[in-house]
Amino acid sequence: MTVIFSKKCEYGLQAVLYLAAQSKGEVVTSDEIAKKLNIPKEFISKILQSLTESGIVDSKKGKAGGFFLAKDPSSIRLIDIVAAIDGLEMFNNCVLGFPSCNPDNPCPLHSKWGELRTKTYNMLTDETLDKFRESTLRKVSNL
Amino acid sequence: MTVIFSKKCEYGLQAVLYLAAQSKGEVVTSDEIAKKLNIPKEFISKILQSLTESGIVDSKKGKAGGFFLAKDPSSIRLIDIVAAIDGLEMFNNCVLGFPSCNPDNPCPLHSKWGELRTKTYNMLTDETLDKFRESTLRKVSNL
DNA sequence: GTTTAATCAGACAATTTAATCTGAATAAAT
DNA sequence: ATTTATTCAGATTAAATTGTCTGATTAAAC
Repeated sequence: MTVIFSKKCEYGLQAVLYLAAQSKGEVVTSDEIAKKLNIPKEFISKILQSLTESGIVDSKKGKAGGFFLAKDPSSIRLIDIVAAIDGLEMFNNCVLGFPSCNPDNPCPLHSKWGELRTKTYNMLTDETLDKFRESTLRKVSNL
Repeated sequence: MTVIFSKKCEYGLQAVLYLAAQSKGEVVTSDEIAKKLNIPKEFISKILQSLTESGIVDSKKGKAGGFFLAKDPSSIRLIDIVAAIDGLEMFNNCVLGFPSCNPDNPCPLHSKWGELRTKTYNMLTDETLDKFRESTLRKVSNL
């Protein structure tokens, strides 16, 4: 089991962080990302393609092609990547799996989990990619 | 996607909360649990069997048999059920999926997620089943 | 003892998620 | 133009999770 994101989303987040850590205008191949981050090549390729459709990354085809961020790192939030890959249902659904869990008909964990969920959401919303450049570089160089 | 637990774990938590909400000594069939909680009968049956092996619930075989808690509700914590079904890896693994993420080699979210993870863990550790009887009964009667 | 209603055990099927394969399209370099 | 290195598209496979089926075992009730 993963922690809270699907494997696809974990890989997507890693890859986007990697792109954000490059110097501006740099184009990176899916092959390089796959090798640096130990992600199956075709898998990360697919994920980056879908993030291209979502407008988060952009791509250059043909020789010397590759991927790069579609916008400035300071205007991409972690939640944008999560929303594009896993969707935001995890922030609406009941942690115990009860249908229609809401303040009027709460599950036993509703309010306690609600707080943590909000904090998690805020963490992913507050942080934009530009904040992660150094920490990403440091992490990637130690994989 | 589920929120943080597998479907199996969600069902297991629901079922154990349901058992805890019964009056002491009451035996409940997997059939009743399946109907009340809208869980596939054979699936919840399997889950309860595994929780029996884990020593969280106990069972009575044969006619008039069924399931009941193996210990006093006040000595069963939510984390015990999670540990028995999903395991505790989600509290050790990196939220971004990086291998060997630790304070000496942290991922960009390491400390921020660490706080939330600890709070989540504490929530599941602090709460014992006896605290949930009324809220469970209320929820189950509104499904 | 026979019937009945339950857990239990293990195989099986379906669905979802993760990963791979094949080849077409694209564009730079020669 | 040809070669080369890339994204892109779609099919396919593999693995994990979720859900179902069949029948054995158990024990209460008759």
